[in-house]
Amino acid sequence: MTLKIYNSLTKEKEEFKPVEKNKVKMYVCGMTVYSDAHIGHARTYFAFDMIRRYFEYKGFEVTYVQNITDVDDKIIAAANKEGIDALEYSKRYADRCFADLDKLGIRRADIYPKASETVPDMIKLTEKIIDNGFAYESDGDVYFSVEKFKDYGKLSGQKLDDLMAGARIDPADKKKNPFDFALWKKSKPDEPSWDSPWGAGRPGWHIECSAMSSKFLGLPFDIHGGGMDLRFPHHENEIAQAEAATGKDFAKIWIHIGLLTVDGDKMSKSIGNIVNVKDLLEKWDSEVIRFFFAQAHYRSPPDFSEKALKNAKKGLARIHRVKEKLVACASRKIGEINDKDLVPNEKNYLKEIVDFKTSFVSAMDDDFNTPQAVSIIFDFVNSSNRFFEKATKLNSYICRFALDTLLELGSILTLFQTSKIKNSILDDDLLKKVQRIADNYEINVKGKTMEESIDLLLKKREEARTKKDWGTADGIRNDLDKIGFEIQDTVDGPVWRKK
RNA sequence: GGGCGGGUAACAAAGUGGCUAUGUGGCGGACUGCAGAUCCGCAUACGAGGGUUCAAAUCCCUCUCCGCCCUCCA
Repeated sequence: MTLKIYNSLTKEKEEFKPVEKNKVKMYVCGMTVYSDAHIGHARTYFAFDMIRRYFEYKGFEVTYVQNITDVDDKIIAAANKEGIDALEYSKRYADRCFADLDKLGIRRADIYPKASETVPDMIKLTEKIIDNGFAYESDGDVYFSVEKFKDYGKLSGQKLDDLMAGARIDPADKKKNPFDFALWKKSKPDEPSWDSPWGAGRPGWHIECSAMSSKFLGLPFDIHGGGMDLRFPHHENEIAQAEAATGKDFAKIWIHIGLLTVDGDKMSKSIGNIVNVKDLLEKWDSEVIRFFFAQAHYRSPPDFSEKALKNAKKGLARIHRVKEKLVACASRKIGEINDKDLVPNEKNYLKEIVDFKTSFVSAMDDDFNTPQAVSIIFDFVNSSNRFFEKATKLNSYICRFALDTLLELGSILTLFQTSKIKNSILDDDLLKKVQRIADNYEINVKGKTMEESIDLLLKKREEARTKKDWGTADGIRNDLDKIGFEIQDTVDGPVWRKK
């Protein structure tokens, strides 16, 4: 089983061959921290988290570097407006963004270099580029000369001549070619600045990624990624800088994530449709959001909408119901059994589980095809339900095996993560609601836990049902449903789950 | 103008030469006091036109429509 990845550089799916055996070195362009994390950030970083997890699943040792752009025009402008230091301002938003992404259940990268702390490396890299004849100084600025780098455009497929034809760039006085870009910018008043061989100033945006990736990963490294929007000019420029400075190949594989739209529109400040992660988490469980992401391929542009999340939530509930059935069945104590003791239903189910795992892995091996992988999870769900439907007795060994497989595959898609941050305020609130319902039905639940209280309510409901008191029975069910508990009557009696 | 990627059933979204994708929704049936869950069955597809092939949603050509990038952007 070999892993194939679509490489934006070659525009082909390629078999993954690590630079260093059993290791994966990946660099992903991170956030410019001047406002809260939005759903687009979440989508991109979810995709790379999933990619990293899958590499780990395949047994690779992954080093994942993601930069933090904490010095930039927008940050400086916003900080000046508030009258505070730019770095203080960006620190604040970096903390907020990471807190939001943490809550979303996206694992952090291994290293988060900050632009402001990597300036000496950027200066060194810029000097090398000048020494190698690919850049020039112009009145305190330093520009990269795109004409000198013959491979310029190899990532985006753009030719310099074609770019010229469609150019809508003002002929910049300091540049030799309008597509030359700044490696170093002369400082202006009220800006953070650093000393350099070209006087006080600050680095250009593109140079930070070239400097940080080569500093922490070495050249060449395996994977460089980011949003689709960064392909040109940002990534094109990164390649030019790194290769001009070192003469080595930069990144082997380029991965670009399709940009998310909101209700069919591009997400932008001008439309005013930016969806913040923080706001989203008030209404939706993080797992629902992640599952929504997993249902679209990373290279496709998913369309975010309430409807799409509702859809994801319903599908996810199906998966959880099966998981809970398996947990219940697996926890029954039954000894080991011999293969010959299995009935056809059980044998068939075991075989299907093994097949699902194989299909799941080959879906993921094919350029991280999570939508297909999700469909296999649903095949698993359907098969499990059929198994339970036909089973005359339940075998805990089989359920354990099925459960382990489901948890293993699910974890690759970030499913079934137990929330580390227990929300005690919400839990207390829910217990009070349950207690209030119990009071209405004259059940004393003083000092009882939520689970015990619900069980008592369901016991009361069963009593009502035997008396054919449908009013009380349906009342209890509806009241619990309203506060978020799903009640189902089964042959084994009533069961409940949190929706 | 140049570059990149698309158009699949009601919606979302995989597949990419022959085999039911999948989810949500719809219809019918089973189960149930009812509901829900679950199972069984059904319907609705591959933008248009040509071509290659025994066979095309899938390969080739032409056309058409849409999105994104070329300015900061995940």
